[in-house]
Amino acid sequence: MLSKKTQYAFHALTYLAENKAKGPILISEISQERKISLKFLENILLEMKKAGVLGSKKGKGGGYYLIKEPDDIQLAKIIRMLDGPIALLPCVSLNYYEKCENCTEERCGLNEVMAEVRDNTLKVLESKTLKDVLRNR
Amino acid sequence: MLSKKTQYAFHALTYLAENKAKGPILISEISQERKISLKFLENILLEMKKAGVLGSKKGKGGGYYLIKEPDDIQLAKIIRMLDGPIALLPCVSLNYYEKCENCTEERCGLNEVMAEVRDNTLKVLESKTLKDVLRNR
DNA sequence: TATTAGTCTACAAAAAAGGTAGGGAATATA
DNA sequence: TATATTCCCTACCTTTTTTGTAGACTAATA
Repeated sequence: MLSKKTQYAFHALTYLAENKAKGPILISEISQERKISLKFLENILLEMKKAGVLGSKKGKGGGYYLIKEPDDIQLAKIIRMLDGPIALLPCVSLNYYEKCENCTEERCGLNEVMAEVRDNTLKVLESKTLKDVLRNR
Repeated sequence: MLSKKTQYAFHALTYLAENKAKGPILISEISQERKISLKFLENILLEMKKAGVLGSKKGKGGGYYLIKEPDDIQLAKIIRMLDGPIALLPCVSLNYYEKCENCTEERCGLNEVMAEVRDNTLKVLESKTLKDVLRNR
């Protein structure tokens, strides 16, 4: 399951995309509109800024804004940014690979199947973008 | 990611399948062979018994055994049994559906995409069975 | 009836998720 | 340059989930 963090991130991103015209958007506005705890949302937006998806501006008239076009932001990227691995096992993760403790990859028949699951998941999450989840598309 | 619990469950199930001929297998044997904490494994096996996947026998010569053929145990079933939902959002879960708090389904464009992810995942996990993850197949 | 082996309840430690506090730094504008 | 505004950063706290443990109990067998 996606964490609240990632779910909130999607809310924030769609809000930013839908209100792009208004320029930088206050954290507090997103927080109110999408009913997300202000301070928690601060962390999330900051994390996305550091990951290169958002830009920000301080002081009056400041706020957050998308730094890329919605159709240039893969859903997979958003999820990885906040939740980490998409794969079901560390040993089949492309971006967060780790050896499994209790098994060698040769012995573990699960490997192959889970890689297939991963590929099927990524087929969707890497082809779909923020644009695909907007209302007004 | 799959929890340790589910990962251990897979280890135990493959071990039981591969040693089917020996009759009931001791928890302690699985624990040693697959390097899983004994008491933790007890819980896991019990849970799978209650879910109707395993049978058990007490007393000398007792132990756990598969109650179905390996090719009759869907991977999806195993995961759901121990980890719960496979879907990425509660509102697209088939077996553990819940309304999302922060969005109505109509408004949430994520819904559609996540349902697609779910379907792609289930395509694999419901067609593959325990048999597919055995070494000696 | 002694031994073996699973069953059950409860607990506890560790990790992760979710959320909060408060001062600091940058920017705008008066 | 003073002040208000807004994001930035570090640290912390609380709750929930995960992972694992203890020990008594029940059932089967020899």
